[in-house]
Amino acid sequence: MSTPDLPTMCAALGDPTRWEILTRLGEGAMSASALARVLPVSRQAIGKHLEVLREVGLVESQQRGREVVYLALGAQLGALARQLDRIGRSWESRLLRIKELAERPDHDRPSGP
Amino acid sequence: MSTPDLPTMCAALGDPTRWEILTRLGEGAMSASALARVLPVSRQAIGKHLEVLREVGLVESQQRGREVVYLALGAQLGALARQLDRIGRSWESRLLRIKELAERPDHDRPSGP
DNA sequence: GGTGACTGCAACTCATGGGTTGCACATCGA
DNA sequence: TCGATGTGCAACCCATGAGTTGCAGTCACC
Repeated sequence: MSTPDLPTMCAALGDPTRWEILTRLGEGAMSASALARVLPVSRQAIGKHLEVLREVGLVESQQRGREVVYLALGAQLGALARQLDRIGRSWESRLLRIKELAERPDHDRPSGP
Repeated sequence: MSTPDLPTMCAALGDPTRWEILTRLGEGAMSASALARVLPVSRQAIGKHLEVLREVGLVESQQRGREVVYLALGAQLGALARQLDRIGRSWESRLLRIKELAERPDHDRPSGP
């Protein structure tokens, strides 16, 4: 499947309705019709959202009898979390270096790392 | 400011141009004009993106001389990462429970290994 | 003091995406 | 077998957002 890139992944998570869907699917597998019964949008809209979520690996579909049920997968979310954490830390550490440099008492500038 | 909700935060991160901007600002503080010089979009477009990023706490602005420079903040990104990780883990653990339950052999359900 | 560079605001275009309705087809159950 | 339920596909509406151009106001610097 290969992990989708960060913007795509985040865009998939950038819609409130999709979070509603994900929250329900995190509690238990459901079909598109079942979701449409509890959410204030049509089954077709749900279907489109599920397709988006499936493309980025956040949900998985299973044929169960005549209906197709979906369930939320935590793996991709965990992978995304790790990426974001790594990036955030790098920004923070850079910020810290800048601050240290700025607060250094006086002259004494090292000519290079 | 208080942390914005998940969909809003993810939506802010759901645009490729904004990631371009964030990447640059992660390497060093820059002004909107400076960003517009290295990215293939106008300064005004950059400005809008920066406003979005500022609203969710991903960048910070500083008046530096006559220009306004922006820099990337890792704190919000880290907070988001922790939230996503927590949610992902809960989904995973639930999935594991379901699987265990399904594989339990003691019911008269001969679902083979 | 004039000139160039940076910022801020406003109006506008245009594509994308979220949502809808409608219909055709499959499948389960009484 | 027939009705009810679930899915798939297509066309369509429309609001939002990404991007643009244009102009006015400031500030630094020669």
